[in-house]
Amino acid sequence: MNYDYFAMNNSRKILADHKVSITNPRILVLEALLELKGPITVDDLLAQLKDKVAKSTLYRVLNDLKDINILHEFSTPDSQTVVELILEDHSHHHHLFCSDCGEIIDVEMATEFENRLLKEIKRIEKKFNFVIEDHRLELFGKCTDLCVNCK
Amino acid sequence: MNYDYFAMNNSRKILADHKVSITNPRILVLEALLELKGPITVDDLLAQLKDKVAKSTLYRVLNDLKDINILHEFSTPDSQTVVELILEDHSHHHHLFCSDCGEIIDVEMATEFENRLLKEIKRIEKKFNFVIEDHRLELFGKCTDLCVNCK
DNA sequence: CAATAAATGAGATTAAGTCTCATTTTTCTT
DNA sequence: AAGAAAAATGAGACTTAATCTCATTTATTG
Repeated sequence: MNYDYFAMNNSRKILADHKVSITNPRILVLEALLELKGPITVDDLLAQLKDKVAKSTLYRVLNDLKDINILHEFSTPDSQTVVELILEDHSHHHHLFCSDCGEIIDVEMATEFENRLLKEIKRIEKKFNFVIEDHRLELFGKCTDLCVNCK
Repeated sequence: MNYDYFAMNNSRKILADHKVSITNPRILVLEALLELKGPITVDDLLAQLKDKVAKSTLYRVLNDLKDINILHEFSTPDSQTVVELILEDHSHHHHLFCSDCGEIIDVEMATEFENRLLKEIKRIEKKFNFVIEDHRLELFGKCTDLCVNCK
């Protein structure tokens, strides 16, 4: 259970490793997400898999993937649901949203910054008597005319 | 336009200052949010204002408040919509979510941390050719048995 | 390969949020 | 302060993302 899934592109293996049954819809959804290598709105995914996977099945498969902890779900500033695979070789990252083109970009912050954040989180944990298990940082803005990410 | 709105609790003044007409539903919604001094789910707000403001009106008023930039909207990890007033005397903060009790707590990060974050954001802006206008940090965890925030 | 268990598809259902439109309230003008 | 014009409201119809139902199909297991 420590392969470069994105590279080997083996959705069957992923399913087997997580001990869930290997079905066609699951393979199709995984393959789509693996090829993307990044976030996609559920709507776009739905459109892409139209005629291949039923709507109800797509939502079910996405929930299955969440259950085995290989799928992250979050929302765009305008409340569109977005999903993204999180596999072993996929490192901790955050998201950058373009309010012009709607693009969602994976962003890795400097290690030093993440360390500083963890330190700050420890302070918050003490202050509020919390155990903080996860954090999420979202950046909102616009890509400029020259932006390579924009189509 | 620089009053301690939370203290003076004057919803009429807020509306006037933002040049929108002063109506009963708007006053009721503002008063509820002012008294809260923090985030609330739209569902809870709806329940609280039941029999006072129509559902359609509540959503419209919330949109109005967003339009004049005194209301923030975001989602809980389980996709509930949350709103929170942001007035002049309300400083930059982030949110801490308890997955046990559902509480949402306003959290101010250390100034030094925010500065480090801004520096990191500048780096990201250059790297992705973006203009980043806003950021949001969310912390997820559980309050412990002793947590004062939990009922 | 048969028996059992699990997953799927199609469409019904739910619920958050928006829209419509007749009525009411607010604002504007004088 | 009153009447005209503009804006907002309430009630419920409507939309849409997501879930649920259940008969059928597909996987798994021995």
